Amino acid sequence: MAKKLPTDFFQQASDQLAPQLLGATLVRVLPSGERLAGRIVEVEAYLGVGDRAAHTFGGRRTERVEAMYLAGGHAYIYFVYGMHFCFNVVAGPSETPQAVLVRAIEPIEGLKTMRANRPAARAERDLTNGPGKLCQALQIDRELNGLLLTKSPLFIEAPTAPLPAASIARSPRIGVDYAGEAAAWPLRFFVKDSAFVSRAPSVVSTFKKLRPTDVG
DNA sequence: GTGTGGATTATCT
DNA sequence: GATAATCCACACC
Repeated sequence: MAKKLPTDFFQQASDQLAPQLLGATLVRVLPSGERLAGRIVEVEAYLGVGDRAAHTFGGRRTERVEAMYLAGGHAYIYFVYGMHFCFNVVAGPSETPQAVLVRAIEPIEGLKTMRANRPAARAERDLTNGPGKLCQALQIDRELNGLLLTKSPLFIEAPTAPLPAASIARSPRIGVDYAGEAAAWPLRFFVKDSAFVSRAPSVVSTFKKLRPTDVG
């Protein structure tokens, strides 16, 4: 039986914590007792007050971002684009408002329920290959915001074996073009060969253009 | 496979 | 009134 990551583990900077969450298992226990779970394959670090892409840039402190000021190991869940929820793991000590956004997981348990929750999904990877999609699949919403991940129906289990550094890739974060220099910071971490990440690394599409045209 | 535009509303200015 | 840490359908290659 896998072990929950303890609160202590989350008391480190978000960019340190983020790659260590790859390979771990995100678990959601429904009110019915059913377990929905997936392996974390893509995350992004948001550094806090000095990071223009972060909701807490400049020390901003509003009702919405209050959970980011909690100690590491709490959940920060917010609503965007009038439609979607995104799930973050708060990092570092309290009053240092930084977090790790979980962007994609590989479904492991409860696939049938996930499909019911995500009628638009065609392929299996469409169930959870995006921050809004995985929240829909795992029934993660406002109700879980601010909860401590070690003591709630939402938690993270340690990887059975640590992921080798060579299988981790990084890139700039997605959807933060408005953030000036911070938009280019390589704070997105993902499992290099996973088919379950939200989008393939850009080099892959470059290869396509370089591919020779078919010859008879 | 890629690219574009529309959906839809809590939150903040 | 504008914005947003996104997703989906559709057109086209």
